[in-house]
Amino acid sequence: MDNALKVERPTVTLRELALNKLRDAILERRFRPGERLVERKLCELLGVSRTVVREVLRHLEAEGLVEILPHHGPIVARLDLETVEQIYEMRMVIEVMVVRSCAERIGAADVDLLRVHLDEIRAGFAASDIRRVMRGTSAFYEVLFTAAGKTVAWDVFRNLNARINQLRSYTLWSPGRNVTGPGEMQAMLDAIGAHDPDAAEAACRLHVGNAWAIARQSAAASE
Amino acid sequence: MDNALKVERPTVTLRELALNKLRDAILERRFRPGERLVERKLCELLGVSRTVVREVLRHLEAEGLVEILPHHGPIVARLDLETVEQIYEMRMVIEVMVVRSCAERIGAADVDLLRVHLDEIRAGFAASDIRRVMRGTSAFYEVLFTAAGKTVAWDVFRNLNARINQLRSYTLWSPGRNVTGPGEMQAMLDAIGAHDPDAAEAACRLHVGNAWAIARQSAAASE
DNA sequence: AGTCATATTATGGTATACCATCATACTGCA
DNA sequence: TGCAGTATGATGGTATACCATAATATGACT
Repeated sequence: MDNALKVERPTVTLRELALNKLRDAILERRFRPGERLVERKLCELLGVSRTVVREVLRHLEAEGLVEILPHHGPIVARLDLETVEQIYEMRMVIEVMVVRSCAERIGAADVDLLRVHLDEIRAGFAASDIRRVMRGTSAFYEVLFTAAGKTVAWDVFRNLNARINQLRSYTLWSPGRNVTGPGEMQAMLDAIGAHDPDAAEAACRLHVGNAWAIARQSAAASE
Repeated sequence: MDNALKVERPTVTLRELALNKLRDAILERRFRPGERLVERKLCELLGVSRTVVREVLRHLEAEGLVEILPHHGPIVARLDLETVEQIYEMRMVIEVMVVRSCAERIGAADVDLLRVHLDEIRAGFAASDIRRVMRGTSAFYEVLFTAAGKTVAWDVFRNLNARINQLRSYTLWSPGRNVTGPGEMQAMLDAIGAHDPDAAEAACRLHVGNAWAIARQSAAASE
């Protein structure tokens, strides 16, 4: 018998809700790198017990968004220039692999979906709405990875991106990026839609390289 | 003032000790994929409270070694063929990047260190001591990544490797691998030592490709 | 005003209690 | 003998208590 009759259960625990909330708060820079995450204050903020908070902190620690300093408790993970370089380098090799595979195997429906998300990114820039731009960008990349069949790479990619998220708002708002960013993504999309892995790789290298250069500048400025 | 006079403090918590123990137990296949990890039984096994156990499970969940099934509690993460394929693919692109960089910049001291670890791997094979082989292999790769300056990639690599660890014992003990394995690693080491990135990449592709083929076979056999 | 000793508060580490829900065992009846 | 209802045990989710240690505040003395 198929699943049509199966009773669905709510599965969301307080821990899952709190994890999503705290992760989003970190990614939205409501907590700054190096800032202490005091357990009892997080309990007040999130309205849950210390057990839930501690379990959430363990999860974020394993994700690399939180650092535990012995005898000092947790802090929001910091970024140094060297780590930024390495993360963009990883992003480059992963993203190149994915766009090549995508160009080789993507279906027309996913190409259309990519266009939809790219339009949403442009609309976000037009409205100066950074959250809309970031949501559109995440959705665009999720389609890329899923269409390429690379769910493991997507997990690694998201985790790395979360760690450099605080720089991404700089790369997004640097002068002219509202045009060059979507332009570069359009070039990637066109190459993918044309099933041209070499062109997709070239467009990807340009796009990630430019984002990397901007991030390098802003990381150096804030260190 | 330098750190010479600084008083060092013990920083290991019960949680850290328990995390290492449970992770090792999973990697050593004392718990099989799909096996339930019952909290109260882990308390007895590890000799700690449920708080510690739950925090450790959260960490391993974020690392991908444990899956939480709603209303069923945690189980050791399972592996399917598709995930194995993707992990080896990721390993290929990461390892290629690292050996190239290593060939470009490695110092003589680290080349010597790689030789030491490769000798240890050979000795492990000679003694039919799989743990010695795996410790030697981990040490070899840690030197590779560290010499290349790729600590972020090392974290990602170790995490992915942990997930396919259960297959690695198959790849290590397949017929003839005791000779071909170290032989392929020797070829990588020679190319790195000669500062030849192209040769290092070729040797790396051969090595990872062979390990991948064996893992594919054993994953298929156990599904 | 500065320093030092002491008191107090804040904090992370760890254990345990309680509860709701699910799984399993048992009993009674047809 | 099989099935249904009930009881019991197992389990994960969550809260709170307690403790040791570190950080901060305070007061006394010079």
